[in-house]
Amino acid sequence: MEAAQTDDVLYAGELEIRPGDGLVLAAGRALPLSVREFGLLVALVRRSGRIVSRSELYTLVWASELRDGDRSIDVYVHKLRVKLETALPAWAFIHTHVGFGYRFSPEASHVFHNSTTPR
Amino acid sequence: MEAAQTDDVLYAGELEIRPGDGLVLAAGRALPLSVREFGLLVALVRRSGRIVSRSELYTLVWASELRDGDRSIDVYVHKLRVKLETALPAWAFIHTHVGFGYRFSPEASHVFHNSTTPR
DNA sequence: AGGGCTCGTTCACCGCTCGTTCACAACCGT
DNA sequence: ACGGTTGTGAACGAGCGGTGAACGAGCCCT
Repeated sequence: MEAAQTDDVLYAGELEIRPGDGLVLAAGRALPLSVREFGLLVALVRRSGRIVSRSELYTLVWASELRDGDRSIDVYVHKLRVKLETALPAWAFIHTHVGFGYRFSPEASHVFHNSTTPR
Repeated sequence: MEAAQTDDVLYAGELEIRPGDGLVLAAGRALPLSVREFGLLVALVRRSGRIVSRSELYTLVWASELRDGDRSIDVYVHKLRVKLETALPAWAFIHTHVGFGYRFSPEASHVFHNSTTPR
């Protein structure tokens, strides 16, 4: 993997990531991630703003060739999204580019549900 | 295709295009394009200012011979125009040259709608 | 050792996007 | 006005990506 990039700290909106420590803070609170989730997040954040192909992500995080038909990346992007969305509902971080890959970029999510008041 | 021209960056007015990443920024914001749309845009921009025939565009983007009666190019030019116009209403990028093909060139569009006030 | 976790992987299902084609309207040059 | 060219909306099938669930391997605890 690539986490061995010493102990810099990455910031992205309300997120703070410490690759060296395997630690993610969301708005100051620790966000528990599994090894794969963490690796994927770091890989994406290190390439913020750019589109990263599944194949590249797999190489970076899984350290091997993406076999075709393998959906691991999709599944883990989903898991990451759920956790990030739970921690920071007002932000969208991981964006899909159909046919290309995923792009990390903190953007305000278009949420204006009053749904929490179902009458 | 030709996108494999490494990681140069193309600029055209408010547009920034990264052929290597499959990414287009319109006034700084990511503009999501399909694979075909993206390929077509890159091909046109790489030939900015010149008229490009449908046949040449097809060869560049679809990597095969344009069969006659095939309207794919027209359809995709339209899709591209819609997306570009939505993102940057003040600019016209793709110009038709009847009988010859299309020409890419960022030009101010003549827009002066007050339409948003339908009374 | 056994039971209850979490984790990573895989599968199945399904909605949605993409690329292609068609039909018709609008437009162009002559 | 005419024939050819281009614009545009819609329909279609194929494939991509989102998502819930099942499964087995490793862990920790007692």
